[in-house]
Amino acid sequence: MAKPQKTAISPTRAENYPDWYQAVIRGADMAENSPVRGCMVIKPWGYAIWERLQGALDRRFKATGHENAYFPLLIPLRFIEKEAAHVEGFAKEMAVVTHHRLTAKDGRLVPDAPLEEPLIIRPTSETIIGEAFSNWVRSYRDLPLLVNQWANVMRWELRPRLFLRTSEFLWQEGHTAHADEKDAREETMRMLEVYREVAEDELAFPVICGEKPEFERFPGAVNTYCIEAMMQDGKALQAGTSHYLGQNFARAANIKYQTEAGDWELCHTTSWGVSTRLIGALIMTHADDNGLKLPPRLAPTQVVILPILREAEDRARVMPFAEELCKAVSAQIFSGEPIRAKVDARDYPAPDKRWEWVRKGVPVILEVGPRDLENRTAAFTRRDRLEEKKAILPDSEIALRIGGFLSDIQGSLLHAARAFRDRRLRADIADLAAFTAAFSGDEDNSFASSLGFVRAPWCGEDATQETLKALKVTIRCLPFDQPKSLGPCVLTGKPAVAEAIFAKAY
RNA sequence: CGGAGUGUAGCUCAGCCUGGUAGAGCACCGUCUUCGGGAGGCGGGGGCCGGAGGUUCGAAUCCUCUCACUCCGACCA
Repeated sequence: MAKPQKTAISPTRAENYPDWYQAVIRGADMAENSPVRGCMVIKPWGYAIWERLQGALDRRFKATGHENAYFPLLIPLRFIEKEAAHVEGFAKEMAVVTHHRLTAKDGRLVPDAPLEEPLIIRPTSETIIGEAFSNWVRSYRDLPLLVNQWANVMRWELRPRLFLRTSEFLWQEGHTAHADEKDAREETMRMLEVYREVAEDELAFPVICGEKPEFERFPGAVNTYCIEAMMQDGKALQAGTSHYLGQNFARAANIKYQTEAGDWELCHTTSWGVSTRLIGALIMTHADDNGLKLPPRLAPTQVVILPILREAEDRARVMPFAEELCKAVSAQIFSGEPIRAKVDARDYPAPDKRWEWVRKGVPVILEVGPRDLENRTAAFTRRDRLEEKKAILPDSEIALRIGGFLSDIQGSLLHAARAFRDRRLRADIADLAAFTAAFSGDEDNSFASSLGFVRAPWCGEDATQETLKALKVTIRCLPFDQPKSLGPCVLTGKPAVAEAIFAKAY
């Protein structure tokens, strides 16, 4: 006889955080590993979440004047060679296509017909989009050029983890060209703000906006800005980046425009992206020992109605009521859209189905059984308050209040994530000894520790990288909101140039 | 590419030391009792024991080679 588990996910976060993360993905049926190492199969539930995220982002891209386009997966090798820093940054993780035919040899298929010039599978598309832009831009009247693409990219990762770091991943990459620096810089910040908004309003987790120090920049960028989130084990996760590329890529790809005066000028370009990694962030922010917890705005299904069928004849009586309740809930509006509700009529035991939806993170579960028919009631459960006793509510009240409940869950998740982040953000570390102590906790079990972000002044010197490396700590960003006066550098005691967010990171 | 380890049922693994012809739990299928906090009984299907070679009357087990994967390190959305 199987012992009933206390939690739906095993191991728990406290027992083994990395294994817990994998178990949540398996338990929610979101994704699995593929035969190709580093690549993942995104299953319908995981992909539905990605589609919701895509929608939230795409709406905002369109609202800020961008258009979608699609550029090729394969890029000529020489393109990537054009920008020196870019080459250096990506060369080590490139998938290269060298042949265009297979031929049978000794009973096996072997590559045949080498390409004259090898092709790389895009790790990002700056170079090939730059090439296109150089043809598209002629006059100052063509600018700004605002393009986004939804695509897959490939970076040959040696240590993959589902959603967080896979060799192939899905993302969007925005690419824009502008007449002058000011316009391009405004674009860079505008899109970072879009990311902040999506993180907080849709994904329901707070982020710190700031700039990356020079050695953490995107290869080839003049400035890299980011949103940084804190996971439940106190580690940082870069959730989105926006780059001001200056004229570096314009120079490499020859993106020039003619000014009103008739002179030729190089464009200023930007690029910005977020990926399926956000789903990893979503998991590690909100999920608990019973599985995923979805913010209602992002949930593919917001309300599941579970018929409880004890006797054979219950079906005929309960199902119509369940359908009616579903219809009433679906007629309600939350966040500008009809509420996404469904009846789970599958022929599995109700408790099994209930726990499946718990693991999948559906915000609200309504159970309707024979006992509910007379008074037209349902048992109401909130995923974020699983420990509470189920409330028995009349169907009219559910319809009336369901939007409010979802809104409340959305708010609660953000509030809880913000409270956690703030609790683990230390601003009281003043010297190297305290700094070292703050980051010397148990590496394997940081969920249960107090590991988190340290916010402290930094001198900006390259040499501090060595100190940080030894502690496996990185500078996540220099936050935009800087104090008027700075104390000495927490690492060296020298005069500081800015306050930085220090953290261990994914 | 360094260091460690693992390949046996869909999944997690036992069996290997001390060779004797394949096991458990979960999952799956059938059936009866179940179904509102995650059920139980009975029956059933499923494995060239990663691959090749060797030792042996006999190999999942011992030996050699090989392939693959996992974890840890250097690099990263």
